[in-house]
Amino acid sequence: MAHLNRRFFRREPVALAKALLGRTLVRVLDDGTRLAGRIVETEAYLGSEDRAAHSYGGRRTARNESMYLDAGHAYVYFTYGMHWCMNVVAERPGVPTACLLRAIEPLEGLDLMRAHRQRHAETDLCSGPAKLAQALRIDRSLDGVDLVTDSRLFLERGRAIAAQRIAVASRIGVGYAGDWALRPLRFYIAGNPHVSRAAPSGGPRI
DNA sequence: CATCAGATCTGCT
DNA sequence: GCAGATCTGATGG
Repeated sequence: MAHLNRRFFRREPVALAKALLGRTLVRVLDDGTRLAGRIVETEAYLGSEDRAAHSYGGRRTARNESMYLDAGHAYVYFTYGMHWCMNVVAERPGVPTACLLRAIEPLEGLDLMRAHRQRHAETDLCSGPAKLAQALRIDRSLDGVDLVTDSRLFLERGRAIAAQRIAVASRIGVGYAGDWALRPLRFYIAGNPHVSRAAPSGGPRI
């Protein structure tokens, strides 16, 4: 199966966040082992104006440098002193917008994911941004890689999710961002058991 | 089920 | 110093 190409990634972050759902995230380890999962949850980060984004106000630091790369590059950052999280850069060079991959549904290499995570339940392997990074062994060594051409980390076509099956909610863990915390910028496949968190309590249950 | 402390790196004050 | 795009195990109802 071929890598998704540059054209796929080169769109504004909300469109990309939705387009990423249903696609296959692939991680190939040094020994050739292939780990893969279907993207089921994403968040869009809108760049300089987005108070929740690492690039808010045009900030450019050693950590977020990858956000300024061309669409289709990986922005992998370290947070809370423990965890790695992976984003897919959107739009074009110099425009620091990206989509956080929040959850995937494990497809290939589950036993190794279980070993990496020290967890057994399938729904606890990749149901969170730091969980999926740990399961797929994604860390600083993959920050800034080009997902269009890299052989260790890339995306495959999978199958797009129809608009009516995409649930929309506010982003997780950005309460500090004022009005931006309430914006509908989290997207997930409705009813999917591998999503990191269900819809806000009171929401419809599938 | 809800809340909470602790793990302890990065960037800003 | 402190808060953060998180997760885990412990504690209480």
